[in-house]
Amino acid sequence: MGRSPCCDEIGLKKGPWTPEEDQKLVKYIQKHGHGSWRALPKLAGLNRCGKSCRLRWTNYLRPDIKRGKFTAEEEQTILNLHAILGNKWSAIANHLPGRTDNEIKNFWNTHLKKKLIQMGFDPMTHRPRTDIFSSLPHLIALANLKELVENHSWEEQAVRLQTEVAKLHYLQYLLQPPNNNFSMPNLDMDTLNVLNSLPSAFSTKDHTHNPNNPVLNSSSLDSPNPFDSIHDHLPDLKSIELQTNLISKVNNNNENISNNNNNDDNIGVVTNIHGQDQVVYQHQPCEFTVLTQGENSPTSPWLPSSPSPPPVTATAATSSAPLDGSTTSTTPSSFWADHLLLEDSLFHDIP
DNA sequence: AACTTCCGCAACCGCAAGATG
DNA sequence: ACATCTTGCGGTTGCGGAAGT
Repeated sequence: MGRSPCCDEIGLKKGPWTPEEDQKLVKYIQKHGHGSWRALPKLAGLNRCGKSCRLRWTNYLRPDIKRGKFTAEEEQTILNLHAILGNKWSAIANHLPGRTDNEIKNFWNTHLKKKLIQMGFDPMTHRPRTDIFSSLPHLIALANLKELVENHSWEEQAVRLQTEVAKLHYLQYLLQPPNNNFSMPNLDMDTLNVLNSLPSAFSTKDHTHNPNNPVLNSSSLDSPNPFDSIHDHLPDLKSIELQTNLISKVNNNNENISNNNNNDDNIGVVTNIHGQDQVVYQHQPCEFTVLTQGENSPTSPWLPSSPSPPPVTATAATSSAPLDGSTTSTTPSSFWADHLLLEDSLFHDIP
């Protein structure tokens, strides 16, 4: 299992190949086959090591190599296979005729990986990223930071960035896998206050027209979403805008909600988690209600989900929190569930 | 137009495992 | 069984062109 000494030889050329060298290599292999790579350079009249010749041939000169941009189908294949195989580039290359492992690896590192990160997915696990800071690129994209930096003071920028962080906390909550026992991330008072007081990406009022309050919608994510087939259990973020429309209708048809929500900033999200529709409302500071439909019928009432999510806990982290370090918690209210009844027509109105 | 920064890609490096004597 | 050679693979580097300032 020793290492090949060929690359250690002194005086052998390195770096980019010239057309003349390529020609020599191709001519030799076409006539004799490559045989022993170690012996090849001398026989072919090349001042290269065998390894360099092998790489040049397998990654570039081989006649069956397909060059040019990756097609959408190839991209999809790479994503699907990578989700299963990981960084097994040669194994992935076996499924893409004419593509080399090196080419696929480069394509992954320069395009697909970044794309996944931008979409808020962990490029290794292909799942939504769970650590808040690793999701910042996505947040920044959402927040249209360029506009923010150009047109707002640093204080405003800080507040808005914090808002997006709060939103992400909330998104994390929605995106949790099934075995996670509905745990809500601990939010400090600042985060909660921001979440409670500022317009949300899911706000029913400003999701369409306010350019300063960007919305997570289908255009935020690249379409088509390549993970639909792999992560069917995740909420369908692509239709979040459509879902927001539904929330808006729910609000309009349930006076209790709008009347009790003075600032019109209640967060309402319809998600489909594990095949079950859920409506999540933030209707009071530090209070969320997760409603699920009692039966699989559009007309059945929406009730607090069972088991209910734990109370949202606010840690005493700022001056607005109790000074004794205690935590405050509230339980999801069933009040809204009692008054929230989705009508069949609501569903039919959705485009 | 000149300079800097960013990005994509070809090529290199080094490890691991199979093949061979 | 062991040492050496060969090949395959994945990670990383650095060059050159494109884009931005």
